[in-house]
Amino acid sequence: MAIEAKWQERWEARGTNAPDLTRAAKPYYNLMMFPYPSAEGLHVGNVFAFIGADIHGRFRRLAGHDVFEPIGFDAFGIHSENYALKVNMHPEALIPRNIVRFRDQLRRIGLMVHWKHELSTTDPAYYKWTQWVFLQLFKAGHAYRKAGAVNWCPDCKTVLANEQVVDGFCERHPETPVTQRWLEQWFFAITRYVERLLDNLEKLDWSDSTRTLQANWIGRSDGAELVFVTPTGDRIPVFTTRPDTIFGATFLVLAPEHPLVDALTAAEQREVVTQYRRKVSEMDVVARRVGAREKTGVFTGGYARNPATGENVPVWIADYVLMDYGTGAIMAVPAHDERDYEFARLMRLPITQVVAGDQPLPFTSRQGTLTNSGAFDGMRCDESIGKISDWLAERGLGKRQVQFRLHDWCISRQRYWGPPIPIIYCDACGPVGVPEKDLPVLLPETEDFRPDDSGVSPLARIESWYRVPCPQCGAEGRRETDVSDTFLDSAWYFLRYPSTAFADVPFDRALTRQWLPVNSYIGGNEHAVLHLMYARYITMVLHDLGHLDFEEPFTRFRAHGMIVKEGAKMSKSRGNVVVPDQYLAKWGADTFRMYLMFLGPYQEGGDFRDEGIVGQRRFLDKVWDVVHATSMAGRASVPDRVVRKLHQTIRGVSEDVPELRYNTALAKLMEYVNALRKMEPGQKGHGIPASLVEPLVVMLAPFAPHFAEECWERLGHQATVFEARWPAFDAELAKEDQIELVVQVNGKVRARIAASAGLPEAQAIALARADEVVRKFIDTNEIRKIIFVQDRLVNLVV
RNA sequence: GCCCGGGUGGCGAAAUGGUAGACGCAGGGGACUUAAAAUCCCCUGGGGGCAACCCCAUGCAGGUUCGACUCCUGCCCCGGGCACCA
Repeated sequence: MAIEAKWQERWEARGTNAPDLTRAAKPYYNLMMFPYPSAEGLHVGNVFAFIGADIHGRFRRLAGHDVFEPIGFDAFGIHSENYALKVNMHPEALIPRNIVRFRDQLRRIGLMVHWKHELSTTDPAYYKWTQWVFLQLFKAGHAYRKAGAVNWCPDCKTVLANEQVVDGFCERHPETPVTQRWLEQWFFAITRYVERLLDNLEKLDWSDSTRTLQANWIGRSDGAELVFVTPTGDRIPVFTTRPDTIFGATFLVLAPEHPLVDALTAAEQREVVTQYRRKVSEMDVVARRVGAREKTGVFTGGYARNPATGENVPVWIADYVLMDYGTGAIMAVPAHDERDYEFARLMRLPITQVVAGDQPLPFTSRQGTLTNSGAFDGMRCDESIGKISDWLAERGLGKRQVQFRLHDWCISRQRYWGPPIPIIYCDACGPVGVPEKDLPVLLPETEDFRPDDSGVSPLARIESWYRVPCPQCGAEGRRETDVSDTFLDSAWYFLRYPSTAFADVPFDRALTRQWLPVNSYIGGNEHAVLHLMYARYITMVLHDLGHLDFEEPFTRFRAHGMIVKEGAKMSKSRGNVVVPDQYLAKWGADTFRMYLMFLGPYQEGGDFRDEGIVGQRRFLDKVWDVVHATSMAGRASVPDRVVRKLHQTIRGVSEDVPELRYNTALAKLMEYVNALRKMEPGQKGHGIPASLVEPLVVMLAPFAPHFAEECWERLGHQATVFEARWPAFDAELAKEDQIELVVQVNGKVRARIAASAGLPEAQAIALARADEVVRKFIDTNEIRKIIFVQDRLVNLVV
């Protein structure tokens, strides 16, 4: 479209979309989730996301804000690296090529991007500060090392990311079960912030769906930690949400990796226990967690005392108990827990019912009273929870406890394509942070970036790179050869955008104070739990370390919906992925933008069908005609009806747009245009007054920015339409003078009577009763009740 | 299994507890045209009736209410998230 190219050039030349951040009087930071620059280019889902966010930004601008709308590229990580491996290219060469394409596409769809603030996470000037973030956490004791399980494909002989494991098998070798290997890795202690991450959720202006996902991910459970003691005096704490059922705990189950297993195992069981533990350790992390599998386990030969009954119960180990949740040990109450029941039946272990009820076992209902529970018999379950916990606590065998599902964040990746973790190991000093003056630790250039069977990063093969002196003592040291998780790159990028020009700080104090936290963040719920959680966490830590004034990065977050194609999810395997380019070429950006926004509610997504696009083109054509029928003189008389419609439209659209109800906003604009076109030919013959058309063009501008600019210019304006102000509505002028009074008899509509607005109750009722059809229904019956709703309806109840 | 969404014409959808189907697509009829495209006008949930009108209809079954797509209870189906989490 010639018009679109013209305005994109003008915006560029005039700096229309590039506000001076330091001079902004009313800053509004409008953020969208930066894309991973894949080789395929933007797909329609990205485009949908960006356009919705862009419309929001453009609306805010018309409402008088100085809007900063930056974009960047999340170009490190496994996706890029795997693709590079597949096509046998170096990511270093591949990524810039993809970025060029993305930039073109982003311009093409007419985003209000401030290109001077573009960033890429792979740029050393960016990842220098990603490493800096790591160092801040390291220095403050938030980063630590421990052995963690990684996925290992025996065929690829390499570490796999979780995304590469499909139902326990390697995605490239579907015959090969993935196993686990234990490696020393870096973790961020996000669990220290778990309460704040959870509690703050309530205060955030975020989509409910996103907050719910985060809350579930954090997974708070209230319960108790109870202690079973072995004959030799070892204490085995277990976490349970059902301390009320303690009297029914007929055995214990420990995770196979539990540290007490050795001490507990009886001589005659040592053989089977050792074998079982080896077997489990070979299973991969993912397969271990896939439910519905038959449970396995072995008896240790050891016993521990149930703190409530005083009886010694057998201690088993089984794969259904996980070391990394709770205490890695459970008390099994087979009568009231399905998993324990299944295991007890399988292993022929005793089952004791302790909640009264005649349902078949197991039943887990908390509605009931206790039985077989000593002094607590007859007490309601919910009531007994606290009592039993306290009773055990008095003897030092229990305490109330809260557990969270959230784990610490493993940030080590045994890969090439990421920022090297800025640590140097020294025999004398241990792990030492790279001094900040030495940042960035550049990712060394190498052709040999394939992962291999060593279990460590390809960087571990570059001796000249990793051999460095210890920054503390000068002795021989060795760099950390793992790179960091891509999610660390994206956990702070919004802090960098305003400050991209600053080489000596990650983010400038004054600019950050002026522009952050982010006013509006729009993105997909697929990032609800990882990216959004990590970004909140990093922000909180940097706040606590004194680098930021705020602890929550995104004041408002809205999750957009998903675009499906003719009812089905888009995927490469289905071959139904919509590539935006062809549509942009055929219809232009404005028509395409409006089509996507008209599909359905933005926060719910929509169903993409080619047939619908033409409707938006027709609408723009109609607007075009209206603009060209506009009289600059403004002498024609205007029917009240049209003025009323204008003000109703302004009111409706002004309510819809900030709430992201773009589909209904567009529908209202269409109705208004239809009304303009229905004006008497005589009135149109004198031209439609500009006062009726200009507000329309302004309201359309967020949706169809190029088109609106062209219309605005043709209406005689020199400046960009985005210098205009969003129209205000006059409530008086928007008022209807005629209404349709609905008359119901027993709640069924029997008549619609034209009446003037403000008709008093008595008159409305008289009118209603006089109606012929209504009379037929009230007939001889006595009217028992009359409901009157002003300017709406009369309901006669007989 | 648990936690979120959602279920309305041929299709995408709209409706502060108050006229169900706005807006758009598709379809039908007509105008303009030598013709087609484009454009414009009219019709378009189902059924009955010459008509005025009437009956039915928002996944299913109940309930609350003068009145329910909207609120409540139970169930069915679709989409998403979590998942031996104790």
